[in-house]
Amino acid sequence: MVSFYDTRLREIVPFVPLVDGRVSMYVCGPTVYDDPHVGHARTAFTFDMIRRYLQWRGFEVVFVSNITDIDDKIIARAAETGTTETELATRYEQVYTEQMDRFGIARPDHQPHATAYVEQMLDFIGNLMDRGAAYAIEGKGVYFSVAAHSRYGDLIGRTTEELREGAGARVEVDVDKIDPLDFALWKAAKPGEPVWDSPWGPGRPGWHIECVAMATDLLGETFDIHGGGDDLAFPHHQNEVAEAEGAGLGFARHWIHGAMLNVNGEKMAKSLGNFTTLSDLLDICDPQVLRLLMLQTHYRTVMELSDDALAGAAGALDRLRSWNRRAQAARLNPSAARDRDAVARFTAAMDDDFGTPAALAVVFDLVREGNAALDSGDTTRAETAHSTVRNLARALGLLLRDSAFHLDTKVELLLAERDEAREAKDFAAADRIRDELAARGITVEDTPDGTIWRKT
RNA sequence: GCGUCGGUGCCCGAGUGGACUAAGGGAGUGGCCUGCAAAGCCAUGAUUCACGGGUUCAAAUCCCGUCCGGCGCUCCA
Repeated sequence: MVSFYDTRLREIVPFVPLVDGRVSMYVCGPTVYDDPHVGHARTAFTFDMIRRYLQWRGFEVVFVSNITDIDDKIIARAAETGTTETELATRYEQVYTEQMDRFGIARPDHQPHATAYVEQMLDFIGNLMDRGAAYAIEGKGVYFSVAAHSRYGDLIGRTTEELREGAGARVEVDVDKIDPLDFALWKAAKPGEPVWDSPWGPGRPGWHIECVAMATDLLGETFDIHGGGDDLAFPHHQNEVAEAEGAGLGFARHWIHGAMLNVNGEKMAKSLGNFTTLSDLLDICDPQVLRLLMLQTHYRTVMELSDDALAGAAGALDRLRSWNRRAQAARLNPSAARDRDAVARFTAAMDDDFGTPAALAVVFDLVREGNAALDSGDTTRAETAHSTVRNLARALGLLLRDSAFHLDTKVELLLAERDEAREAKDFAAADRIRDELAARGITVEDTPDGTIWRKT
């Protein structure tokens, strides 16, 4: 049975979906005001991995991830760059989609935009007002009253009192609020900002309300999994819970949070100058290398991104691809019966809080077994290993085939000439041609099943 | 400051009371295979899991303390 760590319950729990065989997931998407960086990619990866595994496990998954296209950062950036909020958001949403496609993140089934949900958000706020869970402050907006939510703080394991003590540690508290923990549902308009009409005056939605409106609209009042980056647990997700439950909705049954990403021992941040956009990284690194590196780290562990770590993952990917090339050269049946024991170990690893490092270990064990089987001429065992590796790699979103590459006619000619030279035992000529191929970025491998090549 | 998660070999990184004689990957070294390579296979590496105490028949795994690091501590930023 699939089980995973539920942030709110603070333990690994067995997962039973609300509807048998179906999983509904909502994952907080990007605020589109800048290029996505590798940290964004890690969170996207984490939930892509979970989604793919649940699908491989036989669940039908409905995956919703939003685009926040109105927000303070967007307003500020638009003002800085002399463009409109809409233009800015549209442009960066496109960049986000392009880069996530490039990284191999499957697109969501639904990708709602905050600006398309303002009406639902206003209805929602009205509902909270009616229930006494929200109040308006003239000229400022509408606030959620944390006093209406007794469990406020449970998502991060703190009591409301503890949170009150800590309030203002980093940020000044607005003295007009009834409780320092109260937060904005609707922000009154300021000059020059995008504005929507509301019963409480012109303004724009607060940060958290959009996710509640969109998630419950697309997935129902109660759904299975709500996910996001670790840094969103508080206040964002806590406030979503407060709003949703304040309105009497069941909301998310489970919460999953993915850990952050470090660069050379420090957190990735612009202020530290170690900020890498996903685009820049993928320019110099195969997307599958990055995916493999992320799979080698448990999703709840802070991950190290360094040149050494990337080089290590690149080596590991080469190993998988070499095995695949070899299996293809040997014409192994890719649909042969699978290794049931290995599949069982893989499933056990993944069922235990998505243990991708242990699951990958099963895959690498199979690769070693398959290579050894081919060495000893045991085709049956090699086929079992190959077929199983293919299937498990798919569950993890790993592609085993070499990246697309076209041989030019000159290279094809050289390969043919080298074959002839070797046939004639003219090894001096064969080696000369091999050097020339190497200079052209082609590495040759002579196998019992013929010569295969790869891009260096 | 408060909360929370973590500190494992040269590097990345699993493992959270007994099969750990610490998974897996990368790098290194030796051997086999190969015309030579490449790929592959085999062998090899932490007497030890930040440090100091403690609990236990048994701890990397539990408890206490210290040091170091990540993340969070409303709207704004």
